[in-house]
Amino acid sequence: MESSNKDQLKENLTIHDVAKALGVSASTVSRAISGKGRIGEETRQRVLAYISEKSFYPNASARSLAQSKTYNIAIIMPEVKDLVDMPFFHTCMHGAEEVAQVNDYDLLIVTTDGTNIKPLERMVNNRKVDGMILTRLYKDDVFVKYLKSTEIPFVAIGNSDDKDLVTIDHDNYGGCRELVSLLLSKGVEKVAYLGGGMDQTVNIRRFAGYKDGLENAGVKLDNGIIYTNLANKIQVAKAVEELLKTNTDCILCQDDYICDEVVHHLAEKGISIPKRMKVASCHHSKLLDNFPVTITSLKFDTMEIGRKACQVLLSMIAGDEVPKETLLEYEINLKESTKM
Amino acid sequence: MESSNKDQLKENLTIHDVAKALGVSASTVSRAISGKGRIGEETRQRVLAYISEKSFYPNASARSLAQSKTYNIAIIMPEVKDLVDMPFFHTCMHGAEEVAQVNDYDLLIVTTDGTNIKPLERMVNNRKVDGMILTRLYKDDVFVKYLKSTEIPFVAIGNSDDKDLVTIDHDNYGGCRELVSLLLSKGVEKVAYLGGGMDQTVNIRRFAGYKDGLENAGVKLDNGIIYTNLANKIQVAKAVEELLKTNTDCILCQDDYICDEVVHHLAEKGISIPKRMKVASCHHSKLLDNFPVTITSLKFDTMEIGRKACQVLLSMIAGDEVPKETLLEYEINLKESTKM
DNA sequence: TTGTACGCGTTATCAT
DNA sequence: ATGATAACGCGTACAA
Repeated sequence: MESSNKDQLKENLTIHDVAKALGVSASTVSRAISGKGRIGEETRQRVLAYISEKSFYPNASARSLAQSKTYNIAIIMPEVKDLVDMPFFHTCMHGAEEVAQVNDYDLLIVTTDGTNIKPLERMVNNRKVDGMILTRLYKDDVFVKYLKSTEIPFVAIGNSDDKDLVTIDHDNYGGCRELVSLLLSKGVEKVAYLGGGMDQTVNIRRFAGYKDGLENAGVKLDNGIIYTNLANKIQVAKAVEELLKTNTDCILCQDDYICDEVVHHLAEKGISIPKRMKVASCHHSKLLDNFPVTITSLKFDTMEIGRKACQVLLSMIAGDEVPKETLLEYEINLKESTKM
Repeated sequence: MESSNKDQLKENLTIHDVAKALGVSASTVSRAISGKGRIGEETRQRVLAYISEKSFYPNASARSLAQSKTYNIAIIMPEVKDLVDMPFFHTCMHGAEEVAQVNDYDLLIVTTDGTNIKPLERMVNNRKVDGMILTRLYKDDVFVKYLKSTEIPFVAIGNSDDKDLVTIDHDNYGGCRELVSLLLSKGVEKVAYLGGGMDQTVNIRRFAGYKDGLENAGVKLDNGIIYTNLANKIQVAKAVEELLKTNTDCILCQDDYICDEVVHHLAEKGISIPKRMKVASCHHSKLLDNFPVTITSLKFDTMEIGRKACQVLLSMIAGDEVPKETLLEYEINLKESTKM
């Protein structure tokens, strides 16, 4: 009674206000909300009904302080240069967020180039997050190195030789290997490989799949038709040009970006796909949908990788044991571009 | 001395630890860090030196609780369906994050369709953020309606008739108007308009610019060559088909997505750009770079819009007065596709 | 200029 | 099953 007008004026209720109004103690209210500790079913319902009616919501900062838990996770995104990489990272992010939301976690985003760890340090030092997702792995990754020096749980999307890293990835190796095997078994003779920067582990894995796919079929590697570290469209075009002088009858592209250029360049030269040259891509995105000819490719569920990464991270935060490596399914879509 | 080993064991220092080690009080340390309140320059330096050496960082949750401030802002992103919208929102996000980082704020991401306000409610109710950025405005926007009912500061990217909304936008209206004027002054006769959903204010503004651009030049509106609410590629193709039967000599596309389809369709039909038909787009992204013919378009600095949105929001959070409407510059790029 | 003491809103420990 | 009470770590009036 004596404090009723005070309660009216406050715009944000606290558990103490709730407790007073209900004639119980603050701890009882806390227990009713959290579900932890013993509490009578009747009082529990009474509290729940009241806070629902009055729209009471616990203050996240206070909870955070008391529990040493932020209910935030960070996702580290690369600075995306080209249109082709963007969908992957953005969709990953979306998937991670979906899982975070369901678990009452929020997703905090950090964009950095591959070298600057300052933003991470700030987050860790200030304890703004409970864990982190790395969306890209680099060789001698400075983020990994830093995060390992801290106690904070983290997962990385991608593949690594470092066996005590928790990673989530599509099975790029297995996918590429099976794709190459399939192409060869269908009668393709010479499969060339066009790839970008070998500083990214995903590219290393794809190339390894290509190599072992050939090997499995008893085909010898021909370094003359293998191009890696292609950095731009001009280099890709030049590589295609050179391949056309060989007996190559199929080009395996490391990703959509390269595939895009290959298809455009062949079209410009009036070279028929698949008659004169077959084309396949190790990654499928909507980019490939715009071509006159449908492209054989590996298809991965990008959103799923984000979801999985978040799930695994939340398990780690909860203190559960998690597998070091999670490999997600791939799908091989055989299309016109490799028709024999 | 008596507490030295306790200090060693703790992995996270507090201002009390720092205070004790330096023989000062906790409030002095607090003042040294925040810069608020009077403090001797010498002690200030002594504290700063110590915390730098010992790598002390204030606990964000505790600070948040004490100040009723989270140092977080949220950015509300739409569920992006197609490749064409993604760069805009992603780049906006990146711009916002850049400014946030510099101001020691973190960016929290929320993806929703245009209807579900649950994720926003949770954030606001739990006081996890100090403000919000809406990246898209809808007609009868439920987010706007909800946020207005709260006390939380927010800005919206886009344009609205609601004059007490704080908005940031490119000058879509002015840009389109000038583009149309320019085309007409160059000798184009009939400018058709191909647009998508008129439930988005950006589309409404662009169309208004088109209309007034014609009007300014004394050209009468011809509803027969205006298509809005085109929902997919098939509808765009059909519209182009119909336009080819009229005396239209220029197609103004509301965005890249539509422009993409228009260019492809004209190419398929073997119709020359710009000889038989000129084409321009109200928005430029890298998508347009892939065409054999360069496209006349409006160019906006997308990252800048994200930056600006964040700047304005931070000003609001700081309690400063901000302009209700911020319009960002556009650039008209005249290219081959409209050459006379 | 500096220190004291209390508040921020919750959770957790220990009684009862 | 429930209630006091003490943390959690920082900011800040107020006092000195």
